[in-house]
Amino acid sequence: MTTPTHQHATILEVAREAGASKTSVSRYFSGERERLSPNLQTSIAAAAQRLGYHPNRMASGLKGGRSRIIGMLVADIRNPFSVAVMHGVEQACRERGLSLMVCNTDNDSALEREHLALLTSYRVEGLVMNAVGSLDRELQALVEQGTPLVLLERELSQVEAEVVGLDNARALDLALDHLQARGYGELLYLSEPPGLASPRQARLTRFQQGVAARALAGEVHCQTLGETESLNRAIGNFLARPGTLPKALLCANGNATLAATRALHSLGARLGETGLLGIDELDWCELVGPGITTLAQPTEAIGRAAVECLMRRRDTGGRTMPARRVHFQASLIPRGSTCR
Amino acid sequence: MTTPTHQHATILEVAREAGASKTSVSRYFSGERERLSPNLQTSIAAAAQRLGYHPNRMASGLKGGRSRIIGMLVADIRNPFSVAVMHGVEQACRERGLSLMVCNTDNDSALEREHLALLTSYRVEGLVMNAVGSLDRELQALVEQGTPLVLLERELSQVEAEVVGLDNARALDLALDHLQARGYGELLYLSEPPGLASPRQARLTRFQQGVAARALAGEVHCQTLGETESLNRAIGNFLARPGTLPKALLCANGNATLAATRALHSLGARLGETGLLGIDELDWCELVGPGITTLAQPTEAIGRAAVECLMRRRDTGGRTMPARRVHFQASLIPRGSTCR
DNA sequence: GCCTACGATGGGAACGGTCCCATAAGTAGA
DNA sequence: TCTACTTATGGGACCGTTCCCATCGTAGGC
Repeated sequence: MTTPTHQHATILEVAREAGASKTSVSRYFSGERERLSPNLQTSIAAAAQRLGYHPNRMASGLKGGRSRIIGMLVADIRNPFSVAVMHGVEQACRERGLSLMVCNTDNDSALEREHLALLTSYRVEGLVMNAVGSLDRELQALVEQGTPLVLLERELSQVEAEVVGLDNARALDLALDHLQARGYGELLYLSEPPGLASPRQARLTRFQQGVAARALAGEVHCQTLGETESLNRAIGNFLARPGTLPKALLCANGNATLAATRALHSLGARLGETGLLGIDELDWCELVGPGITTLAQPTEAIGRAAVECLMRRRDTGGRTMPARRVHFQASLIPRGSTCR
Repeated sequence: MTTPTHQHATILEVAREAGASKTSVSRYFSGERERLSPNLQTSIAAAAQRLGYHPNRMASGLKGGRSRIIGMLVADIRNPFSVAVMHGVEQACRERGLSLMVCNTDNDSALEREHLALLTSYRVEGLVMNAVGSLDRELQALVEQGTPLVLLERELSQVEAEVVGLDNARALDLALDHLQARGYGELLYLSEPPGLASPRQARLTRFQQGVAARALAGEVHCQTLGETESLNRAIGNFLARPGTLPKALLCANGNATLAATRALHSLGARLGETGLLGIDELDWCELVGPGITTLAQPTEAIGRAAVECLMRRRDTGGRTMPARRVHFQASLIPRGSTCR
């Protein structure tokens, strides 16, 4: 019945309404307000108010070459850790007047490629991602075009970009020291398959080194976490094996902790008697049984740091800086699951 | 050292490289590929490949008036329920070749206004939101401008838009029937302050009606969930009160369930003996004590439905359709927390 | 064999901003 | 009083697309 009453007002209409030039209106809305006389300012403000004017970001992004958008490629949006980091990224963006465009790749490499192309097509001014697949070529092209890139956690050998993430070696040392101090002597490290994801690789490696250095017995079990039965079997075998020392599970991330807790639950194991320590703090860790000991990551800070890197790189103009790694320290939250 | 090798290629450069006109290249990239002769198609494809061309969405959004972006305003990005819905929205968008721009309002009404203006300035082709504050005026303006709007859960009386969400009345009936069948006779309903959020209001009202209809004893406690001590006190009082019938807590959403579980945990209450039923299913509900009984919402479906409404409304051109409400049914997942 | 129609292609004017440059008026210095 | 410089404002080209409107063959109908 009713058609849209009026379209969006343009800068020209505001200019006419205010009796000013479009240049002045443009200035008013792009942070050069103080260059205008007070009179002009008020009449522009009034005109814009009357017409319900909102600057068209598509247009300004086009001419100015600045979209004011930061892109973020998240491997798994349903992982609370990712969401927490994203929250930090978002806040940092907001403080700088940037918008965030988030794409979820669902750990799918094809989807990742697709979404990367999408973000590129919006000419994002920076990209934060935790890489899934092997997009080295595309990413390198992006970097060479001058788009700042920050990798969360997972690094890609081929691409020149900053990496922001946990100090995995120290984190694993912390975990192993704690388990050893609590008297656990046989450890099972549980992780998703490391594949190309470098933090998984880094943690795994350090686990193996650390176990050897401390003269502990350490095993590793990697699998896709969806397959419940095979996980139950693996953990069951580990627990059933004759051994003199107390046993503990060490989980490489939040998903692994969830899967391990479920498995222990269904096997009827008692937390504490069987040790459990997870990397990533989750809402519910304090609530399950005697509580689950975790290594908390400073998620918010990681997100903010990512944006800071982006901005620094943008301001120094592209590739002038060497790629760096920004490390954050995990903090141990001891609970009953590592207390016999 | 090295400056960006080359900027983004434009349609004109591709055209030159392919020996075609920019119109043809434009057609190639905007779904009119079949209008071009096979020869031209291959040479354009080759040229674009060589130059690493990606269409500039800013420019096409400008001229065509279609940004191909759907905006989403989420009240609390750290709520797993919101994330799950968002995942559904995202998938539905992707299937239709739309991008999603998500803004988190952190339950802050000022931030919500700000982000709404932002999304408007990108000329989003549709908006999905769960409203926090009272943006009725702004939203009404948006709708009149022809932007399709879908509200998640919370409805706004003043604005003509579809609402997608849970059938709250049925959900509460389901919960109350279950609690009654399990023998709980004194109930405490726990919620964040309803304020303007209509689903909170709807659930609360139905709780009160339902309790009366079933001749149960029902109390309501509303508070901001961050304040732990006052929550503990309220729940402690409820449990300490002399009474003949078993007592149970009914939590209005996932956040309330988390807060209640923490409170019960710190009060040393035994789940089951004290009943606990939460709306929203969470990863960890099966793991805490004997498991927490929940009402699961079909999150994915809700998200997809929101996008469907958006598209339907867009295709019928603005306001031609009356505002509707799309209801989804919750499903009960019985666990030990409602078993004495 | 001419006219029409249609399919394939290209030229060029928007779209709504930004930003370079020009202009005009005032102000200070000599 | 004249020049030099600053400040407040406006004109207009341009950003990379889309899309309307040619243009140009060529095939079919008469």
